[in-house]
Amino acid sequence: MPVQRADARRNYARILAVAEEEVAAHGADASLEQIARIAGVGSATVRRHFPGRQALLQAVFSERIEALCARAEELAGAGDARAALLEWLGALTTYAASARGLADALVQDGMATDDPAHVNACSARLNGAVDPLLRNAAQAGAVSPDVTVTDLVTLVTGIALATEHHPDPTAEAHRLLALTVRGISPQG
Amino acid sequence: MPVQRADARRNYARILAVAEEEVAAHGADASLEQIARIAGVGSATVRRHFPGRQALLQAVFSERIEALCARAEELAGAGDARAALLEWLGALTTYAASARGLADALVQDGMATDDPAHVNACSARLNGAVDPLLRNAAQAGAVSPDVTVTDLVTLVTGIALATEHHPDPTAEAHRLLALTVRGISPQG
DNA sequence: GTACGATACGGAGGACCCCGCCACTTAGCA
DNA sequence: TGCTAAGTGGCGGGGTCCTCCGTATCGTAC
Repeated sequence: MPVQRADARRNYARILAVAEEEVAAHGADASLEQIARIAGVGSATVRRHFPGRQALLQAVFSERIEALCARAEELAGAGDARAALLEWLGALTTYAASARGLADALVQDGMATDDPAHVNACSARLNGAVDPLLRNAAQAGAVSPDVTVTDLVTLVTGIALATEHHPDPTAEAHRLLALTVRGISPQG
Repeated sequence: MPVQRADARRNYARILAVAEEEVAAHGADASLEQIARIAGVGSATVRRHFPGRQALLQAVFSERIEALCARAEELAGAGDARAALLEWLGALTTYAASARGLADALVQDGMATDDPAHVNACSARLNGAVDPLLRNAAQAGAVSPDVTVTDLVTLVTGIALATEHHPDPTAEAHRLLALTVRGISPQG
């Protein structure tokens, strides 16, 4: 396969741009037909570039994921390992709660599976970037060593999903994150 | 409005029975048409008895909810307030993780909203039954006083949603519940 | 500059779903 | 036994997802 044809690349970009707006407006279950209509392409073309809604969401949110990875790498060098981790978790929560659909995208995506073969690029990228941050925190004794990046992402994702219908999802999500960080009932 | 007619009650029961199986098999987004077909009634009849998927899910899970309420009341008299609360949370997690769709039913349902007018019978019932348990635990100093039943249900619900696609959802959900109970990073 | 082959496109059509409408059946009372 | 209103179910409309296939277009080789 040489390269993509020029018109194909153009359409890809158009679809992606429209998809971003649509997903932002209507969440993860935005209509693919609608996206095709707005982008001025046939519905088959959307499907050709993004086989399944999953692939589309992944593409839409890859930038945000990238931003989160960058933030993680930036924070990995910070002095206070615990504070750094918490700050990153806060950032993740903000993203997951505000960007309707990001949480779904992460969940359905092997984020919650152990099977390494099914972990897609998105999750793998996150894991790689955040792991140092987490290890630092573990070494500092701030978190248990058996906590994984996937655990954290799954928890935040769950919080985002469960607060989606709240009047103020972001605030509520952060409240529950704080509760999760300090523990419902720590002693024991 | 005297009472329901006998045939109507029969159909109600049939539909509910079928719905339980279908939801168990296909999750919260089981097809209402399919349920109607299996139950041998028209799709309009399903919608007449249960206006919207929400109502159906609520009815389907009301028994489970009731069981959870009973368990809560039973545990409220137990000696160790903290252990009682944790046990109940475990039971809730098991239900939410195993019964595909229960989590969705709870979430979409005002469980995550503050508006008291929109809190339906299901959530209200849970709140009422579990609150004593939580107060006991709070008085024993096991949980912060500002934690609400809704908070707990929302967290567990979120965990269930986020682990839905895991190979072993129940086990994973309990793992993450344990993590949430003791806190990701308690000190600080 | 043209002609050709692979690549990409988009519309048509099938399957499914949710929803509202309305003529018809039937249960329950008098 | 007959009447009436509650209850039913099928039909059509609008929507989505998905696949297939004839066709337009790009990129290239000549």
